[in-house]
Amino acid sequence: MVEQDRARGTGPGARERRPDRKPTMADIAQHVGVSRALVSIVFRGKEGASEETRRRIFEAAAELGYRPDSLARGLRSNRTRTLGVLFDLRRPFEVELVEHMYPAAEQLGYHLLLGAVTPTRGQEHVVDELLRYRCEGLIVVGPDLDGHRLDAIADEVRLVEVGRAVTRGPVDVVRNDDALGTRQAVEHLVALGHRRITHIDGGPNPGASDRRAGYQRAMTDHGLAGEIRVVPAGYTDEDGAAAGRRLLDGPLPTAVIAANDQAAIGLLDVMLRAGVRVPQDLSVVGYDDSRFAKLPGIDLTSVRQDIPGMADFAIKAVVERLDLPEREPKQIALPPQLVVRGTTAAPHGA
Amino acid sequence: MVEQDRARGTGPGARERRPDRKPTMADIAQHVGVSRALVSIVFRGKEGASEETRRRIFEAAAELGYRPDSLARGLRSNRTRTLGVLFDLRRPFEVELVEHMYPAAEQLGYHLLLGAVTPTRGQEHVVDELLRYRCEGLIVVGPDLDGHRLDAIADEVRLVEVGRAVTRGPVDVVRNDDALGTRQAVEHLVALGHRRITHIDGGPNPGASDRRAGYQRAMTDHGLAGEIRVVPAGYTDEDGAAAGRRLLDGPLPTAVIAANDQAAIGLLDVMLRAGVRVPQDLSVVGYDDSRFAKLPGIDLTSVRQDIPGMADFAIKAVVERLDLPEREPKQIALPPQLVVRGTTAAPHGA
DNA sequence: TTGTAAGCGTTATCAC
DNA sequence: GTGATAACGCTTACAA
Repeated sequence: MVEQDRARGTGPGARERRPDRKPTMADIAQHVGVSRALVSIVFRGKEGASEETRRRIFEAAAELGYRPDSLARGLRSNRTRTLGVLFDLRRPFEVELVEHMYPAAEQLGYHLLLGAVTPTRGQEHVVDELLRYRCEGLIVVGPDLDGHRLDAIADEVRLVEVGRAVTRGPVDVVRNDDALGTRQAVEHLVALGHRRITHIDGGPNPGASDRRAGYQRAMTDHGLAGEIRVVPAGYTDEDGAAAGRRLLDGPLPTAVIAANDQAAIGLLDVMLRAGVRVPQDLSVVGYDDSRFAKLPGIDLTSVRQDIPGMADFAIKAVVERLDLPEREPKQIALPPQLVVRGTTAAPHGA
Repeated sequence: MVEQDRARGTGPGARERRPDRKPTMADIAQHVGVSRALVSIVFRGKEGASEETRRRIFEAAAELGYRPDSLARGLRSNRTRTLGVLFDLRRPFEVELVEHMYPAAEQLGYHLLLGAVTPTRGQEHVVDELLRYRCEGLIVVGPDLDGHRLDAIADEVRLVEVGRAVTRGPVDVVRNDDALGTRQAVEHLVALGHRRITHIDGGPNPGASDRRAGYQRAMTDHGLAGEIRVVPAGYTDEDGAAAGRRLLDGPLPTAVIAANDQAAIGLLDVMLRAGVRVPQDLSVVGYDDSRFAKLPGIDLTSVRQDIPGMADFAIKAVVERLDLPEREPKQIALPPQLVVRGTTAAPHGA
């Protein structure tokens, strides 16, 4: 027997007890009395092993507590079947997106390797980490790197951007149709009878300019170009509160559309403290349909992004480009959906 | 030159363009004209290479776009310096905990491998995945597996449990001192002059029984055993709202301590709708100091767990046990801190 | 200071 | 159906 390689002593001292070493395929092979190659075949589910052998190998594996080694496997096969996902742990939206990527990846036979951006780990650092683990594709949620850097990365690995496009290279992009969301909000309010609808702007934040543009175009389309009013703000409570205070200085609109939920909540608070009743005196719409929007006592009408759809698209896009190397990259903007809750109603005079 | 191994053709056809293959140490070695071993030494920062050689190797690495291969490294050295972290992506508390683990791990020279539990991936599945990547230690946040299973895992890898202890094996455990948190809440309220303090119970949820016990003991210690009142509820908005409605059936206490923020918020909503003013008529304390508690318009007094402290302890514990194999496992309960906000004040009669 | 050679646990390519 | 053998990219004695 030439290939006895790492066979351990089976002399009188070696009883039935568990070995102190992690069992390998060689151990199973030895235990069953076949070659390692055959064990490998069985574990990969390839054909080329008899039913009887399969059974005995699985049996031995269970008995020895064997677990395949992803490192060795990836190294040798040059195929990790792993997708890296770069996202920001502090953003609930991105976390939820990641959650939805799992079933999609699993179904296509890929693993997810999470690369969390945190205050101590920038995107560049995380990309490097992911690439060292040989992930075959990279999904970057909320890319923050400059376009050139990302183009260089796209050169090394299949890339998908989620949220916004910062590159012109061969990269798939999936994002929310931000403009459509604010349009839906405008249309909902117009249908309720509102005309004086103000937008609380998101400033330089991701998606904010499209949300503003969607508002402006929808207002124009409904003959309300003269009613367009944009109050500069941002994505935080405090931004929304400040915008609310500005609004209180003049005659109130009958409805506001905030660039996101946080700002809407800050604004809501200022309004309620000032004695403005919502939705009787003022209708308020948020954006993101975050957990805050669903809270009793807030119950905010809000625009929900299609998170499962985006997750699904991102995974499928990268896997497709892995399987069909010459497939052209796609770009897509998924439609959001307005979730109507308690902060919107017909205006007073209607 | 015996060791020219995978040297690629450098003939007339091979211009300066980037190779289509990922560069390896062999490429750098060849480029510089040294052995692979030397390149390895340099990349690991070990001494035994001249300054000049170091410089030239780093230069070549940068030029070729080299990136060390974590798979090969881990496989060969049998040392991945990787810690697996099992946590639930849906629980903001756990996500925040993970975020704080990064700096601690990085400082000790370890990487984190995230194992996210989601509705489609149970704890067992995630543990298996993590172990296949050869992580050397495993941090299980909110263990849900039964004790025997976890004991078996502790047999394969250094284990730390965060949140609760489900095993008796050689395992470190770090958790919040849940009872101390409710005690702090009781003492805060008593200092404000409250006596009729009711606890909104967390039911069978993690930490809930300790929170209840802390409340009961603190009440007793302040001579308020006769005022102890526990309303069964849970950890959701709806649980809190239901408890609030029950409370409204009888004479109101002057203060309530909810088992968590969600329940507190559900209760708050019911109270405000019923015309009960907070904090004038009723003081409310939550638990977790979640993002909800900080929202303007909620501004909830709440008990904050020491998340950075727990993260730090978990990482240090597992690394210590990796470095000092015979170190005894530790168990610790970290003290939380009461964060006083707008929902607590002196009772009416005070 | 530097090079040689032997693996780590797996898969791929041949043979038989 | 099955087995031997050579890699994958790296680390680690040990030799020079």
